[in-house]
Amino acid sequence: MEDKKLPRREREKLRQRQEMLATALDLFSQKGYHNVSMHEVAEQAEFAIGTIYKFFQNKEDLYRALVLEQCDKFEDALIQAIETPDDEIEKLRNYVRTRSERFRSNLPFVRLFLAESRGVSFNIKAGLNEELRKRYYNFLERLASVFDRGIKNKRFKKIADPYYLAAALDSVIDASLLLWLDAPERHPYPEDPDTILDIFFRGLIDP
Amino acid sequence: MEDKKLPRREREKLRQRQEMLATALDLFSQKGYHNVSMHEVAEQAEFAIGTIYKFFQNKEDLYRALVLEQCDKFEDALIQAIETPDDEIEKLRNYVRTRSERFRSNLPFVRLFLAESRGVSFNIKAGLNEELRKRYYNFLERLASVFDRGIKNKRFKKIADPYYLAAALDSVIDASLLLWLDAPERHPYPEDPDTILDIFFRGLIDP
Amino acid sequence: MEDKKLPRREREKLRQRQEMLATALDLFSQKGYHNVSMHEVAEQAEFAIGTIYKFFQNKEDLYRALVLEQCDKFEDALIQAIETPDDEIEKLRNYVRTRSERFRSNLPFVRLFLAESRGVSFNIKAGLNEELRKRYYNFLERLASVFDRGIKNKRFKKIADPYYLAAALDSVIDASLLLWLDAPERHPYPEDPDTILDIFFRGLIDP
Amino acid sequence: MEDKKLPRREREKLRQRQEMLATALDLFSQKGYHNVSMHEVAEQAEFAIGTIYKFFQNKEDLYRALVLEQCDKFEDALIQAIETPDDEIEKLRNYVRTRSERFRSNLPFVRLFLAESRGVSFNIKAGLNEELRKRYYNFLERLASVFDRGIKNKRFKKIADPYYLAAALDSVIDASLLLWLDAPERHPYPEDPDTILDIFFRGLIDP
DNA sequence: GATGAATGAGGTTTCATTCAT
DNA sequence: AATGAATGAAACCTCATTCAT
Repeated sequence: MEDKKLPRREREKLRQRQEMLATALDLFSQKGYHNVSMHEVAEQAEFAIGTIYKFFQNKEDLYRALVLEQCDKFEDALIQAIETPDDEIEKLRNYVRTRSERFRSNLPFVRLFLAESRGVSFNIKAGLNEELRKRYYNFLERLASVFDRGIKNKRFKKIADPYYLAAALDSVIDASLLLWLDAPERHPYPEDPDTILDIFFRGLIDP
Repeated sequence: MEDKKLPRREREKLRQRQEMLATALDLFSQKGYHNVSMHEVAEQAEFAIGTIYKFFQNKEDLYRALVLEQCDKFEDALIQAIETPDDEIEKLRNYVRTRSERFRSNLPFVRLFLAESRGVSFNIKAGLNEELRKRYYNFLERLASVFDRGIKNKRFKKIADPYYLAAALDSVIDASLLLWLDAPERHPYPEDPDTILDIFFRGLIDP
Repeated sequence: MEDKKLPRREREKLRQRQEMLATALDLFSQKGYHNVSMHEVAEQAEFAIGTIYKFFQNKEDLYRALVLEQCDKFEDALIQAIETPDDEIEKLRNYVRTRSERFRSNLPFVRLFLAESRGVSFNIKAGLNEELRKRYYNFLERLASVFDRGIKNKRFKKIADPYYLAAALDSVIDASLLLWLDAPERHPYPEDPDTILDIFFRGLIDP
Repeated sequence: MEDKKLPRREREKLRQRQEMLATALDLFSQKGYHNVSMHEVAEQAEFAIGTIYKFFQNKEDLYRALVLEQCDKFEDALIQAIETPDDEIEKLRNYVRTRSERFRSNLPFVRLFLAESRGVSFNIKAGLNEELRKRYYNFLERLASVFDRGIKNKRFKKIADPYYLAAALDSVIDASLLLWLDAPERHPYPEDPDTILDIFFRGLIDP
């Protein structure tokens, strides 16, 4: 929509950039950053190698742009999910649903992100790792505040530090998604996403 | 103990191998697999580069051996923890304690493992990723059986599929450890490791 | 003056060409031919890269045009200096003065020229080197003829081959200028340019 | 001679290094630094490209080593020439002879050196230019002191600043050598090197 | 006629691996 | 058995040049 307003040239450039990023995401998430050469990205994206370097200063810059852009989208969606006008229980339901959806529809990125944020960063110079963790922790604070308000509302029992609860919720969602990811038949994704919350609510909510 | 029975030559070789693996773990976990050269490993381990290739076919093989060996130790400790003659609740307490301890005393390996098992494998050819996941899922089955027996014993309520509960427990332990790992002052590790179980037990155990 | 007679279009083109050459001289003499990219020239000259290629076939051609043009101006001035109606002594005085002036007011070009004419030519294909040396030797003949006539006039003693004297005079002028160029305070340029000639005249002219 | 005392390995390494430097000198002086690729050097020297990088950190380092090594030899010879126990006139004769000899037997290096020391340095980062000029000026001081002592001895008349005389002598020697270099038949090198001094001595020495 | 996006050959450098000693 | 010098494939990146607009 906004794109329509841009001059044709600009729109074209944006489209090319997206194509490069998409190809890079595809390759990086399949084979790992270090097992993908810039020539490979160029070829698969059907650009000349030099053209890629017009858009991104170097390989790291391409990677960085790719990760940050995906993070933005992911984060935006999650924030929107917990900033509904609903009550805290509904917010968490929303959150679980959104996180699951995003996870499942962006698997390539999820793999990339997990490697970067959890494991040994292979991208030391850029400090990308640091930045991602910082962003994640900032987000956790927001999620924690949902628990916090829920506790103050008496909707939840204070069974643990809200920040810790937020981290635990995330980890449980992701664990269940990873199970499904690795063996969809064996660990079918719960039809009703709310079941993930049960384990929490059992403890959180008074019967 | 067994080493003593080996001829001196063999013992010496084993010691050398351990030294190489320890150095490799050190370097790989600090800088990432691709940012460490075989020369670096050789130099830090104080062997000639050729000597390393006598012990390991190639870089990937070194990495593989290193990861598998650490996994063995990790796994052994965890299995031992849940194969005590205690009741199910105590077994889980033991498990949380052991996993936390191991995690904290083997940080280098943990980072490496998370990258490999969760994220984009950077070691595609070797299929290490596959193997690790398989091993992990096998282990999860054992942990799940503890929940299963607890449920059958009526010690736990069946709030979810035991396998799923096992995965969730692991993820919650690790999440809490990662919080602590990134910011020890801000997220001090719970003095009483059992508090991690609370969230589970609140739901699991009848009041 | 002649420019005025050209159609506006032509005049404009000439002006653009001059601007490109001036920018190129500036950059090449500062950073060296190979450390300046055509894009850099284009940007600094405020033309599109394609426009430069309308005026010069390729980078080498640009360089060539630049050097030859500067040489023309330099050479013209020097020839004029020795083609005055004065006697031979005055001609040489004139020559020293002119060469020094030109040298000092065209430092960028001088550096470029010295590199090209004396040292390893970095511009082999174009044969620019050859051409410059040829031109220089032709010029030396003219200068030599001044010495020659002076000797025949008995104004100078024949202390050496005139051609050789010409080369020696040039080299002494340039050496003194290079000293000044590298450390103006330490080797101030002789207030009276004639002092450079003294060493020659002491030998050349009968007391 | 000294080499014989080195362990065989060391001698071999030194020989290889010399071979690389000789090849590089050959190529650089023929085609210019920027027109020679490291692969070219490797191939011509009959080493693998990696082997060259074992000896020299990078292309610039190779170039730098090459220039500095040649300079050392050149400088040593020149210093020896003027540190004979002879009188000042003989010292200068010696100097002219030595400089000419060295020049003629090291043409490749001379071209390289002139480009670097006189022209636009193409090696900006390394500051090689600066270093070479500094060395040259230091040497000029030594040569100047010969003139200085000669003047104090009354062997020479003080027709100019000794430092300036030193620079002038060098430039005249080199100019005559460059003439010969470009057209040996046309400008045969003076059979008696002393003739180069004549122009100086005529002015310097009382008849 | 001017533009500058796109191209891709070719440069420098690294590093896993081999093999003669 | 241990060594480490030598190898060369392959990575990243630049930049002269073209050509569709």
